[in-house]
Amino acid sequence: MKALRLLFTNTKKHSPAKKWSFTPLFTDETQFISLIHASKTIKHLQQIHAQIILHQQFSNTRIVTQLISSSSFKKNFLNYALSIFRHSKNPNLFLFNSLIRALADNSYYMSSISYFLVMLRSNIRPNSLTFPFVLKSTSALQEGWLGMEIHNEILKLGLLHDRFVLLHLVDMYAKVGLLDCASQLFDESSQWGDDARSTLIWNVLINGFCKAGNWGKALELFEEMPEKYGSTWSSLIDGLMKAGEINRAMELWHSMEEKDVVSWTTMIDGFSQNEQHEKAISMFFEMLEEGGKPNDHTIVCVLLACAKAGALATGVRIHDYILNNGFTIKRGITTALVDMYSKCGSIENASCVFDKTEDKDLHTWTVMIWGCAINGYLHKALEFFNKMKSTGIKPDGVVFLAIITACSHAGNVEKGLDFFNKMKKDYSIPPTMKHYAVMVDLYGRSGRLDEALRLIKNMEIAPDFVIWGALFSACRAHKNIKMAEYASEKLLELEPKHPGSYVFLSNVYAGVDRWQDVEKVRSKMKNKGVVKDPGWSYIEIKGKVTSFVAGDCGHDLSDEIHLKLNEIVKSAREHGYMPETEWVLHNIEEEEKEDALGSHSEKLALAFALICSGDNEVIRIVKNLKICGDCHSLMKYASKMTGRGIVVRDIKRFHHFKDGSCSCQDYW
DNA sequence: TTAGGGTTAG
Repeated sequence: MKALRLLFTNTKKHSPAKKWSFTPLFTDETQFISLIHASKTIKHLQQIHAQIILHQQFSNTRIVTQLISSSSFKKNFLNYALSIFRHSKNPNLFLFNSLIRALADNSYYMSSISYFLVMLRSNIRPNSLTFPFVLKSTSALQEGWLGMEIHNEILKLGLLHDRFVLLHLVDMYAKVGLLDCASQLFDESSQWGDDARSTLIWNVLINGFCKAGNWGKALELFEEMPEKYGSTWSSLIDGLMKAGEINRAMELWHSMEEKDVVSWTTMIDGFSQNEQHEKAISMFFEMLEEGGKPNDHTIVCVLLACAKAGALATGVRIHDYILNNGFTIKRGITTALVDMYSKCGSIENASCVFDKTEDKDLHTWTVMIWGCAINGYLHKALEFFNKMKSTGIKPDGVVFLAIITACSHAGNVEKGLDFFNKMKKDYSIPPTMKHYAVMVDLYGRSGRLDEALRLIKNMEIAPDFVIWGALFSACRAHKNIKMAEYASEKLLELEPKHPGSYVFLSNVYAGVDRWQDVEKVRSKMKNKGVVKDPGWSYIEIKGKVTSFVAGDCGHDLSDEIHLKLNEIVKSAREHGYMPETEWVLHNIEEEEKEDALGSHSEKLALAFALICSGDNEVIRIVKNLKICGDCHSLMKYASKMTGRGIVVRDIKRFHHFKDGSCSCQDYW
């Protein structure tokens, strides 16, 4: 550092014209190398580079290798490193190795392979230090054939017995999904003795099997493994969780003697990924009780679980925890906090955290704009979008998706269309399936069905299930049976096993009282063994999250809940509420239809909240499907009758009910 | 001989 400062002060004293004429400061090779290691910016490197040239040390490959290697740590150094490499007359093994590593470490996988090929062509013999990085690039590129070619090279050079090379080769095969090759190599190497085989080789193979979904084989290997690393446990738990094998994951977790942060985080995240958010949250607090120290990642995962479950009080508690426990609030955590607050319907807190964040990046802006979009604040979303642009951050496809969604929720077709076109023309961002889905939704909900269909027919990519589903919902809402039938044909064509396809179709028939057709669809569904996704709702009372499924009778307070619900419905009726039975599928008597509606999970959650929560508390419900028209109507009455704020987040957006009306203005 | 390992993931 001292030397670096000296170099700077020296440079500053000179005018640019004289810059190149100052007297040499360093002549020693080790001095140069330590200078390079201490450099922090590209400017430092350039100045050292100048000194190197000045001292005619440019053919010293020790120095130049260090110069190139230093670019491994910073992306914008890479072009500089490349230019240094290109100017060296006779690059040797070390230069190639350092460049290939720098490229691989910075995700320039293709280039690192290209330079490996240049190396071969220049008759420079790669060594065992070349291959780990070449293999790393190969697996990242997911090119198995290339991996095999490289395997061949390794054999030719007799480098297979190097423990690093072998490890990376097995890792590469596992990562590109060639698990047979990986296993074969692994088995073969067992005869070479412990020196040739790193103990980590078990890990990479187990990870490979986990990722391929073959957790049976992974468990088998794990049993055989002589020395089990904490990380192996975590990888396996993660693999099991991803495969939905929650009980097995739990079993493994309990048999772990020392639970580290990674394994706790894996469990929290695993529960959350399996939609068991309340379990994820309780796992986090269990971790604290047992003296575990969460890291940033743990916090992000548990905040995500809070966001998904709409657990605002718990989210606030975790926010307090990080403020009081010496966490430096970095961008990852801020983004998770903004996301949590906005997904819990508290846009004020979200913008409060957001405003305090100094180093906002594209992600931070995106979650904020999404928050405004789902909460129905188009004006705010537009404001944030413009502010973001003014700070010089270039919007990407995701931000555009958020802003178009905001337009869609506000029913502002023209603005949404304007953003959609701008994205394509001004930013050259090609629309993805999601953009089209929002656009179809935007047109469809405002009743411009023909335009929606035209958009679908002119799409540059083949429309998928979601696109037709969006059109379908619009047709249903606007009672265009003909187009709905057309859309549902497409849906069934695309995913004959998807319950949604059938539900869609029976919905449209139910909407126009064609009960025979409804019955036909339902029996077809039964015959094909298609099971409808149950609707569920989450509610957080006094920091504890409870979930309800439709028709739920399993709760301790079940009787009271149903009584309370009857009471609400009864008095709502007195205020003019009419159950909107067109939302029920079955061809049953009116009274029974009301029963079917009555057991929707969001209604049960509402009744539960009215029994258990404090009189002035806002009731916050999270629902996994779109809220039905009847529940929406009852919520409005309930908010007026009880004087309570009710917030329902459904799969699409927020509904803030107050005094008998909803923030979505009945447009959703 | 200047240099090499797998690992939770928004």
